[in-house]
Amino acid sequence: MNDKSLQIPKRIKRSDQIVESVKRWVALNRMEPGERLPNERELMQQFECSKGTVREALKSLEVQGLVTIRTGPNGGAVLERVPFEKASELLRNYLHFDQPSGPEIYALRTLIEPEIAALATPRITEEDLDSLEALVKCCEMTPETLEERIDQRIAELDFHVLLAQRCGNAMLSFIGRFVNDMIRDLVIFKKSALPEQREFSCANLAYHRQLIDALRARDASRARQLMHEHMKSAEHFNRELEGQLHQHFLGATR
Amino acid sequence: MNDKSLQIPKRIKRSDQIVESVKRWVALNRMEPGERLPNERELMQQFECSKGTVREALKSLEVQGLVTIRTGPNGGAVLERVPFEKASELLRNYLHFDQPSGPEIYALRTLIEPEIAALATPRITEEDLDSLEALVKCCEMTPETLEERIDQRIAELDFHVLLAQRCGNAMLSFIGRFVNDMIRDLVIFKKSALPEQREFSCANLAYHRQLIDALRARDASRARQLMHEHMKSAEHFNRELEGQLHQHFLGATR
DNA sequence: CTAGATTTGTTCGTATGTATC
DNA sequence: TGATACATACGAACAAATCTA
Repeated sequence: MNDKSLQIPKRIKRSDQIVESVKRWVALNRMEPGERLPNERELMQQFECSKGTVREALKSLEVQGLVTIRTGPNGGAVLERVPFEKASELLRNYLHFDQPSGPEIYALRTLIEPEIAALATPRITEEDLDSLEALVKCCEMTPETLEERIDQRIAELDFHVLLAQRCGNAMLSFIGRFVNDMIRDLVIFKKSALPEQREFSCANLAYHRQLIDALRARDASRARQLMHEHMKSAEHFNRELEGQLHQHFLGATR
Repeated sequence: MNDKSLQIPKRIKRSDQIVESVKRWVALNRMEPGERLPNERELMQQFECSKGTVREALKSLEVQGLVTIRTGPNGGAVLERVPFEKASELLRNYLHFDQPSGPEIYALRTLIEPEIAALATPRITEEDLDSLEALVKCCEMTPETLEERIDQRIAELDFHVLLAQRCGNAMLSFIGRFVNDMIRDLVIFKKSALPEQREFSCANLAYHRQLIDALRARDASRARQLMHEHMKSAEHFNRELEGQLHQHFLGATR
């Protein structure tokens, strides 16, 4: 009962009321993804408002990623799981004026990746192990071009994303994927002219191979320990890299 | 005159294009919170579209928490930092069909709270310490009513929220606040008829007092260690509590 | 305190494109 | 192929909020 309505003496927008009503209705009826919301006409009658207002409310739900709106017969708003990409984008907006630095990202990563590895150990399937080995294979050859180097870094990150998706803890999984996304952006945008860091790649490759062994042996505590060392190593190399970049772009920081 | 070569394969909605354009424009111009976006009329001219379409785009930005829209002279859309509550709400939507369990929440909390405490140690101010002590004071008296008991649990959580706000790592801070919000909901909704757990409250009180001492002494590693023990203790009591509740509601789970 | 100016907010009517049957 | 149902988009008119003189 303790709603925002207590805080807002001012007029609450009609469409926002509808959004809240629909959300409550979905939660109360335990609606599942794929079920359809009433169409525009029914909603207009239900809430005694115009087409445009209903449309604005549906638009709001769509922006939040809660529904997708299909056109055509039997179209309309259908309930959806919020896709990761949408949630990720919205959290990025939150961080827009407070961009996390490289070291901050790596600090968080060092905290959570070991736990993700441990939780994923009993849940990983044979197919997952095959996928992980395929990703490792991508990183075996020595990269010729800058693009190949970036592709390898992304394959390394995908290794961690797959583990995050399998860890079984929705929040931990989200954070893991989000953090790896942030690092991917660092790799792609900020450091497209990044030095080779051959040592770094080799260390990662070795850790990933050992991690696969630990996963296959279902040895969670070894996976945790390996991942922790891996992250400490990555943190170290990143610090080194940022130091080098700082040398190059003295005064051009932002 | 239906020339297919003129048809653009994109089915991206006009308003979404406008949203993306505005976002790019904001990022490129390094716009700060408080600055105003062009008003509806100018945007209509800029993007050669109708008022309704512009409004839909602005609404989208508002739902994402990126702008607030005021009416009247000098009104319009002004750039905002996304408030925590908005980002939190959107992440909750993401988790709606994958509700984290109590143990999952506490597992994440155990990972991050010690680091938050350590990072906050050098950054906490005298005023913050006063606030923390005030929160501890709330938990000293023995609660008479259920409501008092809940208020004390919330004061305990606010202790952690304040630390999270001061830890200086935006992502860690967000996760800390989010996790404590989730626990607050557990306290308020699921366990309003929760048993007294006197031992739990006393343990928390003791830990919080010791934490304040460590913070005052600027002893980050002790703060980290204390918080870790605190979280392990809380995790244990929560497991005990969930066991009790499970006894009561056998078969009534969902 | 009132009146007017400015800007957003809401609604109606209409037209068009598109997906499904 | 055509009919239908729905979203998308436009424009005009009016309502409401808010600032300023």
